[in-house]
Amino acid sequence: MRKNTLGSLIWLRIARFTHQSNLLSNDFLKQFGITAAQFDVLNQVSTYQPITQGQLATKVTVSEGGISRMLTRLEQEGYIQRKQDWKTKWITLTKKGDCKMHEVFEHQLTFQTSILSECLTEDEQKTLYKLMTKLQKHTEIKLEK
Amino acid sequence: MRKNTLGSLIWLRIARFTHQSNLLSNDFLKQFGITAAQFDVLNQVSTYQPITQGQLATKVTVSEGGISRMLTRLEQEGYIQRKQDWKTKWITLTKKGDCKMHEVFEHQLTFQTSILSECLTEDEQKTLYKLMTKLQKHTEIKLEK
DNA sequence: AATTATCACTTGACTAGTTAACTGAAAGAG
DNA sequence: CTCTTTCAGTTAACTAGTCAAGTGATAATT
Repeated sequence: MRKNTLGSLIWLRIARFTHQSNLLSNDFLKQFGITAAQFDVLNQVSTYQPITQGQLATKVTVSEGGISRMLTRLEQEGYIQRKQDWKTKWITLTKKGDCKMHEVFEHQLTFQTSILSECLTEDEQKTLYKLMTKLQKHTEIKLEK
Repeated sequence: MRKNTLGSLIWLRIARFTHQSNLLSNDFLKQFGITAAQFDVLNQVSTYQPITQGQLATKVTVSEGGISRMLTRLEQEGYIQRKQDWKTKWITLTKKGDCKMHEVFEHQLTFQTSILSECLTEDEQKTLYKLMTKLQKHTEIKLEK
């Protein structure tokens, strides 16, 4: 007991960072009236629209049920619309959703970018990106099995 | 629009990894009848007991309200007990909680460790740990303001 | 043509988290 | 010796997610 490995320490650091950076993001995005999770989904829709719910679920690594609920909220807010092609529903941004993304995107990007560059050099960021990509792709594969 | 920075890409990779690794962890821990969040809390309690709810909330970076609910669940399961010292409640593991941690700890450690070492060398892990520590401490400070 | 399978999506019951408003005993002020 | 403040913890209303069972129209089978 009580002898942590390097791996478990990394795991913990990443978990804590994610949680904390999410709080920061939500706090920052509050001025625009959306949450970090909503930004994530709207961003994917804006990039890949028209996209089905299933594809979207894969993109944001959320379950079918999860994306269904999230889209219900976003639809209620008037940011997206579902067009049913009997069997699959195609998701697109509404005018309102598109405006919102234009309003928010740059700010959110700047926000995320500055937190990283405030504490890591360009080289360190490149290294971190490489390592995290390796790690994330690995878990992605493990998850599929 | 549509021009992601290195920082935002790192952000996304980390978010996706955390979400996916949480699914893996929950799946793995299912055999022991606990969740990843519960393991996290029980692990902190086991390390720092006796500990107040407020201190525990800080350790697991969760709000006071969040820890209150979580502890209610863990108390119902009989893993922890709250001893009220009129004003603050001191949390300790019960016999059952202690046994559970002895049963699970090594396995969870091995599980986390192996995922990391399956795709990163020892040196890469050291680098990743250093970078993530820097990053996490930075957001921690930002959050306090 | 009637029946069943398929497949995208929804929904119910749950965990886990947030913020903000609310308790209730202890301590300090008058 | 009351009256108010303080402060840990609880709770209500919410977002966000999970899994598993349910829905309903089209496609495939008999």
